[in-house]
Amino acid sequence: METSNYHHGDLRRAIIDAALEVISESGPAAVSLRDLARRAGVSHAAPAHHFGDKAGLLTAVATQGFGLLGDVLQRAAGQPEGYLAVGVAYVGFAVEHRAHFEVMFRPELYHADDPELLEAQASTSRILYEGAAPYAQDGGTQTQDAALAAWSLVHGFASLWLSGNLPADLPDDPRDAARRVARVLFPHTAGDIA
Amino acid sequence: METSNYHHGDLRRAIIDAALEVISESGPAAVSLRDLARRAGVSHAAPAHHFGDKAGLLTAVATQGFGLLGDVLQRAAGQPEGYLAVGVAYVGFAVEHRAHFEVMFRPELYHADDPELLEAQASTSRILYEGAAPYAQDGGTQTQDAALAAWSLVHGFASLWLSGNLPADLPDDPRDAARRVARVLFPHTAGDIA
DNA sequence: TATTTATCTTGACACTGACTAGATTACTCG
DNA sequence: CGAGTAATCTAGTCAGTGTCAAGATAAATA
Repeated sequence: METSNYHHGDLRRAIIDAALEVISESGPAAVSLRDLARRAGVSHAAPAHHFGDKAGLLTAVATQGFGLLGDVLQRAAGQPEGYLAVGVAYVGFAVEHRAHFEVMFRPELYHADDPELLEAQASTSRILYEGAAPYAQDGGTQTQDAALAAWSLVHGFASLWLSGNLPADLPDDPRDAARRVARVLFPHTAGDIA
Repeated sequence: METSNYHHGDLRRAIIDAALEVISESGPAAVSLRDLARRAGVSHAAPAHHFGDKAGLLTAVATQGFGLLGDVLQRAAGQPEGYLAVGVAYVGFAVEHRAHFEVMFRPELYHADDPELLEAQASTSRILYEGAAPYAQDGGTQTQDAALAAWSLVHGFASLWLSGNLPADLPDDPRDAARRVARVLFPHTAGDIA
């Protein structure tokens, strides 16, 4: 840290962390490779060596994000509340890892065909789909429709929350607000299924 | 059009239209005032005179978008399908006016405190809220929760559709896909209420 | 017609992402 | 241990960007 300045040691991680900080404060559009380099105390072209590209950096952010989201959802799936907990966790992730979330669903910002990213993406959406199965039989709705409805609902709620378009008289904790709204979709959910 | 080059005549509209074209193809991040000026056959600083700012241009786009969305939803609210039609129309708007939609819910891109914009915003969300009232009584859910659930669902579905995160085996027409998914939320909707 | 106003141009500045060539350090393998 | 290779970072450059200031031109007004 205080010895040679040439080899940073952990520049890749440092750049990603700095990027997350910038995105949290000002959105993905405010990310500048040169600024991140400055924050890490390296030359302006150093980040490009690790990510190739500005889009490459955001690809790394998105991949990390899908991995994190997968972990969060997996953990929630084992809770007594069942699928409702997954939905609430989805919103919780969006708010707590806002920077990741804001990049993940903006494919024009990164290299959407990156293999690592595709794998992380597929792995997390699998959790969404599998969890919805038990709730689909009643009412005659297809499993896929139920999963899509649930995903759409929590994704939309999270997006609207982050963009500040929701009314101000909601619960302070977005998880509580999300739980109330998600119950409209699955009113018969109290922990008795799954 | 072929006479004097100095006064364009309708530059403001020309710039907005060009911006919408660019956004449709490459997203809001790809918008460059200088490029828009080039497309309109005008000097590089001309757009700034009409919008003050790049954010000012996007403010105009967002305001126009909220106005359009309001019209679309208002029209749908009068249809026999009732609130379901409103939800489907919301998704239809997002797909047909993709450029507007992608700017509208990204407040960091524009001047979110612009009075005109705030008015258009409030006016359209009012339609969303009023339409939900008839569907809230049964099941004991609050009116607000029902409205938020519906809005979240269609907004999330539209966002996921636009970002290409939905499975490939859905109906080609996003309206049909949206209708199927929205029915999960209001299964007892066939045109008999409202 | 004279003057005021809106519109547009020109030129400049600091900033950005990307590319190149080169310097420095770490790693590997004899 | 030491030479050679690879990884990492620097320095310089280029075209392109948003924004600002000052001036030119045309339209509207009175």
